[in-house]
Amino acid sequence: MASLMKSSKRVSEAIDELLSRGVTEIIDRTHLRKVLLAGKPLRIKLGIDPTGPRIHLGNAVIIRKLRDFQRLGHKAVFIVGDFTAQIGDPSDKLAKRPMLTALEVKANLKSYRDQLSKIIDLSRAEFVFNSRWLSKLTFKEVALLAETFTVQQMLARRNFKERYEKGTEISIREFLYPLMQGYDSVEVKADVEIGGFDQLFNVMAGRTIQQFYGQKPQDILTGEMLEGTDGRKMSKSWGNVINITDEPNDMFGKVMSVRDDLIIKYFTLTTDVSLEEIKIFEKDLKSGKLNPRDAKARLAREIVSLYHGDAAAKKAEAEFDKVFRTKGLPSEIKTKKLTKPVFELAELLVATRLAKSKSEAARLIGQGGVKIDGIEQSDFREKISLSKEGVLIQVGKRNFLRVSL
RNA sequence: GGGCAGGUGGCAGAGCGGUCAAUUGCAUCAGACUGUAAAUCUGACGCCCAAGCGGCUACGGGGGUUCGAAUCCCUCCCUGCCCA
Repeated sequence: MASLMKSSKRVSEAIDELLSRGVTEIIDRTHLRKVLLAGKPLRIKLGIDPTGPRIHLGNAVIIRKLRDFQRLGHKAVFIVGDFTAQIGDPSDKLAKRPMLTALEVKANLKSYRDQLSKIIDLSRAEFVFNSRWLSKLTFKEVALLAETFTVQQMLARRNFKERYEKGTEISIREFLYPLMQGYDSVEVKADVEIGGFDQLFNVMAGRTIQQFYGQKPQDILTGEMLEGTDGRKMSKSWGNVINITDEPNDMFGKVMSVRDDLIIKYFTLTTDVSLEEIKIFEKDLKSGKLNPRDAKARLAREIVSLYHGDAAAKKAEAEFDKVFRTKGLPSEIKTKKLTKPVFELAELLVATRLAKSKSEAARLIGQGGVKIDGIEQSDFREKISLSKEGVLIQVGKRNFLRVSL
């Protein structure tokens, strides 16, 4: 009896954390809380638009939420938006999205399941492709569906509004996206839909459309958006993304390059470190008791071990310290074989793709960024002779390459 | 269909006949510093070479005017706004 009390208390705490940690919006909060506490398994929908093949830490935030629901005994219903991806989600872009071909979607999808399985238990999840039903809708049904929203309502959506006011184009096609996503909720009979905060409009549309089809509206939960390493929106085109498939060393380094003021947010959204401990970090960072560098090293360890295991995380940290703290050589250096025995330095950098052009190579050398066997080079016309043992080229702080014959 | 405003380097955005390979900001890269691939500061940031007050290619495409065009003209394509 006592243990039952204790475990139900744990469940209630877990629910509290589920509904608060990294959460921006819950509708309908009281309802969702009630049904969660009741414990009846719910169908939790998460739509993923497979426009890109890699899952990054920002995407992972909400996938981890799905995992939390799953741990409480609810059904994860994964919607792969193979159909919607062909239309393009307007949520996160201020520009028109290109239409993806079916072929591209298929290619993007290939590694998706593997990546997801790093976070959630796919054997207990439903995994459905929305082309199954969306491709069958008739024009008439689409027209009826379109009746559930007015142009004004669509334009109320922030990124449409911005574009509208700015005078950049908005395609009618983009208005269709929330309708389709909402229709997905009808098809899978979602009790809850979760998504990033940028999905608020889309998941809300699910409520409207479910009611249109006589279903109870799903509850919705949106998660905080995670900024990229430089503090801007995490985006592939910004190059500030940490992918969950990144190699341990790379992942560790990228986390170390996260801006200091994002440390706490990263702990909260991307790790399983307890909220109590995070609170202590926050306090100690503020008071100066905890060095941000050390906090970040811990953060990096947590994240790397989440996706690659503890051993890899420890190794990555040791490697990072070796290369960047003590300015040593990395333990693994890529090697490349060339056939020509003598190169001008600039040519060598181009041949090894350490520089894009000879002009760039000359610049790098002029700025003191190139070392051969540890010795800084100053003349880009210096003749470099290759041998079987090879020479070690270093460009900048973190590009190492051994070149031999 | 008509009128108007635009299309410039990865992006934003100046320039509006020569001194423009093109101001500036962001991004990027290198260096210094450090607490790290953080922050800050400094510098670089089309390509080629025999490296120079050097050559070549670039300001939506094509054609023209001019000694000379990102800048003027014609034409085509594209985008936005307004009117129908």
